Amino acid sequence: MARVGPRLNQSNTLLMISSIYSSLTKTEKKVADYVKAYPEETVLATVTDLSEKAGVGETSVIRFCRKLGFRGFHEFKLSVAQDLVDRPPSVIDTSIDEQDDMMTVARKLTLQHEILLKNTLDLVNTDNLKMAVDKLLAANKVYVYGVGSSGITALDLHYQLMRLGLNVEAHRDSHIIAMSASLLKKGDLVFAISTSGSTRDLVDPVKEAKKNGADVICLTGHLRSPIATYADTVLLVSSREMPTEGGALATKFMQTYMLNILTTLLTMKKVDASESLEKTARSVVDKLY
Amino acid sequence: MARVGPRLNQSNTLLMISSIYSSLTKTEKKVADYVKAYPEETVLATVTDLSEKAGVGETSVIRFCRKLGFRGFHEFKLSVAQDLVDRPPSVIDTSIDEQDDMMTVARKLTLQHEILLKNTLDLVNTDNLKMAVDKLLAANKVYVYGVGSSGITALDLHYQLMRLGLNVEAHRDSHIIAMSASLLKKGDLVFAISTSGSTRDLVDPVKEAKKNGADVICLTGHLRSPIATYADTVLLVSSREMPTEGGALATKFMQTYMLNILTTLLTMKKVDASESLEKTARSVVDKLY
DNA sequence: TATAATTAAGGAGAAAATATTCTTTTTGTG
DNA sequence: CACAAAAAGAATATTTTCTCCTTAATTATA
Repeated sequence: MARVGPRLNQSNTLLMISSIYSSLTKTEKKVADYVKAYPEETVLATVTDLSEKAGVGETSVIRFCRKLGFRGFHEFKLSVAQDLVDRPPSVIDTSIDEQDDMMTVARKLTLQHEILLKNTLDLVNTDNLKMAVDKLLAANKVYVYGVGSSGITALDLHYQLMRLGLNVEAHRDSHIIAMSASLLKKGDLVFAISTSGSTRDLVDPVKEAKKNGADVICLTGHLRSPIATYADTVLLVSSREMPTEGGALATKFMQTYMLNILTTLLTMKKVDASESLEKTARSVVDKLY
Repeated sequence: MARVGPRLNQSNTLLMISSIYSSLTKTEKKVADYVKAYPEETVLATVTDLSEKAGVGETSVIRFCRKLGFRGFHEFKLSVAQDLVDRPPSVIDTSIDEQDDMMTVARKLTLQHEILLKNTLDLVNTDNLKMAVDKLLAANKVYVYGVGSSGITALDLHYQLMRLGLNVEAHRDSHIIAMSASLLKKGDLVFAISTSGSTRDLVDPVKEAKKNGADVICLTGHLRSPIATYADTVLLVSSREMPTEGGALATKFMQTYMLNILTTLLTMKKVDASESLEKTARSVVDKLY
């Protein structure tokens, strides 16, 4: 599995905990809960302290740290300590009320969206992003896969990459994805999009793709999901949902944002990008009034 | 002994070392020199490591930490780790440079996105938003139309509305859109998405739809475009592009944001919305690993 | 439903790291 | 040069982390 774990002094550990939360065991979740609730105390605690506070065995604490990608408890604590340096202002009230008028709702939503942007920025891992850009530019052909809501995002990415002049196709039908993956060969690149990271219709083809020698990038909200395990490069978006049920809403938004970053970097790196953009733009001009 | 030393997460340890440097003994200065020269290594070192690197005894390292006011080596390391966090330079300049490294690009893009959010919020017209919500809830059936990039947005909207239990279909093939529009009748609602607002493949069907008695909402970036002229309700997103050519990128992002606002309002207003959301969510659960 | 297989969790003790005590060395002073 | 005082380090004690292994729980399979 690609190393997506934290480097010291880079990504936001507390957020990372959220992103792998669902893949934690019951006991590990207890540890996660304590750490998220009392990060300051955590930094000064010993393994034994923390295990007592969280009501679990010491070993489980260590396992928890390892799962986050740290070598041990010590590195974990250092990283949490770094998180505590100018912490984001504890959110004002962005929770939406039944009685809020439309303008208030719109304002609160805007604030929630802003927070989402910041959170995802914290999760951006430069190494992985760079790897993704390089792979996209180097690939013979890019295959974008996604189903459901992520399938629509796949179309978006297809559209963007095509505009840049890359050789790309996108699929969102699970059967066709399976077939497509079975035909892949070395030099091909799969870009798999799955919020949960656990969608069978995507995980199986990704395995198949790997077996056939293709490279795999995945865009997901869960670091320790099956799909992230098989992928060579993982792009992570904040999976912390918006207060108002809006898991799906937030996800789409974050995916779009992440793809924008990716596309911008590609445009900067690709030599004839602007030429392609111009050509594709011109091609639809006479469809306008 | 009264504790006078630094608390974690407060002062700058490296600077403090300099400030007490003159009061250190010869051996302690060796430690100080090493720490100042290699803070990254220091953070990951053990007492023994550091004592060897600095060429002093272990005890001297401990004494050094105490002199700085820490309770021990451990606290000292935590504090140095916090010093190493590079506070993100608050970017004022959001224009992206060729030479910017990836993290800088990501930060600048985030800022640009934030500005976009604010701009669109300014454009939100409560009356139109309310009208759109009411019409969507009242319509017999909703027809979402869009081509090109906006066609993908149409799929997104379709997905969202379906989740809420509305009677909705989406089309992004210009012929099918034309045919669909020719069959509309009173009680039907067209939701036309077109960034430019001038796309023939959309403008003509919208005219046709109006003629057939259907209601029309449009989502566009241009208030004074043909499509906005024919529509009953106009939802406007900021069409001011991002500095870096990214018209298309910004547009998609803003559309997503606007649809999120719309969907949230719909969820609040529709009586059985949460029930529908639950049902649709459950329907895909067994597709997961 | 029983049984096997796998995964999760914790305890005991080994290994490693930190801290203390005490001895040795160095430095300064009359 | 002797002595005191401070500085530095070695040896050792203590604390903390981590590994290994056992037991419990869960899941899969017959």
